[in-house]
Amino acid sequence: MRPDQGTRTPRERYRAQVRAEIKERAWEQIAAAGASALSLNAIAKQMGMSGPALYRYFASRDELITALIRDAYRSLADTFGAAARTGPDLTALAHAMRDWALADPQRYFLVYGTPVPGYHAPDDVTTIAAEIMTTLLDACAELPSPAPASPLEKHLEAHLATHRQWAADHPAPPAALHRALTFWTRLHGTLSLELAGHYTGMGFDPALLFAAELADLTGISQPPTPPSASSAGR
Amino acid sequence: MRPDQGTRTPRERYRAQVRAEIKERAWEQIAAAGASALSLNAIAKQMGMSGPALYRYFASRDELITALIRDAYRSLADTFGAAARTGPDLTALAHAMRDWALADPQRYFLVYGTPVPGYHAPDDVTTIAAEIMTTLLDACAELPSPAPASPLEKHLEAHLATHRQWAADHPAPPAALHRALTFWTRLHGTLSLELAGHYTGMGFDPALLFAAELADLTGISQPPTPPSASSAGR
DNA sequence: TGTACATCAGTGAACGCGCGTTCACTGATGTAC
DNA sequence: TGTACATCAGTGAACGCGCGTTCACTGATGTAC
Repeated sequence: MRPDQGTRTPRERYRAQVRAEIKERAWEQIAAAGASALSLNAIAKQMGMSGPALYRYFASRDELITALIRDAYRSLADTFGAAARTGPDLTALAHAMRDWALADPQRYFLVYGTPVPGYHAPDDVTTIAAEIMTTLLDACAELPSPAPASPLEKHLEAHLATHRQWAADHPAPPAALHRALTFWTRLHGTLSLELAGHYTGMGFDPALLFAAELADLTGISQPPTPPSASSAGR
Repeated sequence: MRPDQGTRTPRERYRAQVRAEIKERAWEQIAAAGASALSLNAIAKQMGMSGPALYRYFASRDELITALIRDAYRSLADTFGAAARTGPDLTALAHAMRDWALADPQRYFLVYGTPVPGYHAPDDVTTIAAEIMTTLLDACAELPSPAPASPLEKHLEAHLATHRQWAADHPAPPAALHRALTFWTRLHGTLSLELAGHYTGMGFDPALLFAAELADLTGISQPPTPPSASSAGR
């Protein structure tokens, strides 16, 4: 995956391996009790080493958590990127995102969950977040841009045409920006409520709700078009 | 608000008052450092009393947090209910929800944020959550039910017709159930990303995105209908 | 109105705990000649 | 291939801390006669 991984010295390989195991145990702890319960000593004990040993690998608890957040973003960006490479298809992106989230809900929440007041992600994490949006924008730019359907939609798209720092160097038209935002917020909405367990006991199948939201987004058989089963990809 | 509040004995009134102040300080702490950082001793110190004194009012830290969660749900349900009483109008409900969330983001996240693995809300909280959905369903049932626009939507609504434990004793038709779910997930999607700060630096106005999502939901100037500015309430 | 008693809010000392983190060290692994 | 030295992973003791929670108590507030 990373270049010159094979040319590492044995010590470097060992270090990388232990670092990786620390992170693995950390993820297990987060899955079991949430990120705020993460404890360096507990990780060390679980790995059969003493607490202070971990300080060879992470300068502090905060640095470990930051590394985990970065890895989570990186993982999502890679997953998204890989899905996009099969074709710039919103359906593929959406399912990649859902699968990624369901595979490890707490990892998803480390990215999109409750923010810790006062915590600010480092710059490189912001860069990865931008990369994710770019992948999404690429896919949206491939689609035809329908004219705004309502005055409010028109207003929003006019606004987006001039307020687009997040897409400063992307040629996507306002309608594509709008679609990207909507894709992001709607899927996050269904997905995060599902992951947080708010559907339990309600009785319906979350996958169907997700699929319906997705269909609405991709515009497959939109109201004006008769249900002609036009396969727009995937 | 509650019955026979005035007929309380002085001691009872005092107790209620101190309990309320404990909660207030707790909310301040949560706003400052997140719910996981909440500390009974810190609250006591802030109130100028010793730590153990709080045990006269809450049996444990967990009981305090549970009370806060219950209050958050209750507050949202009341806000929602009050908005609905001005007329069963989705627009009013949506703005009530948004205002409520912006007033105290951490309170919102205590309801809809990252779940703590292993924590289960008590039954009465689940009851309040159901009350919220009922208010929403009432509003959705007032609206005309358009025929499903796509095969997938048709499929989902057929599914909801038989998988509706959450609306077991509500006469709303499947299309209304669908609209209620969509209202819930979409507004949560835009809102929670906004509250978590994921829009910062992007440049656009979150209120406009929210308004556009809401307009799409209420069906004001839906694609087939020409933009006739039909004011459907509020 | 006055006294005797019960209730109960709040205190201060103490408990055990696990946390993050530092420090001086041992001993194994790798490097240079 | 063998020796001398440097690097560095990991240990164990120790630090101070703040946490939740218990307990026996003091003293004020309310109640009954």
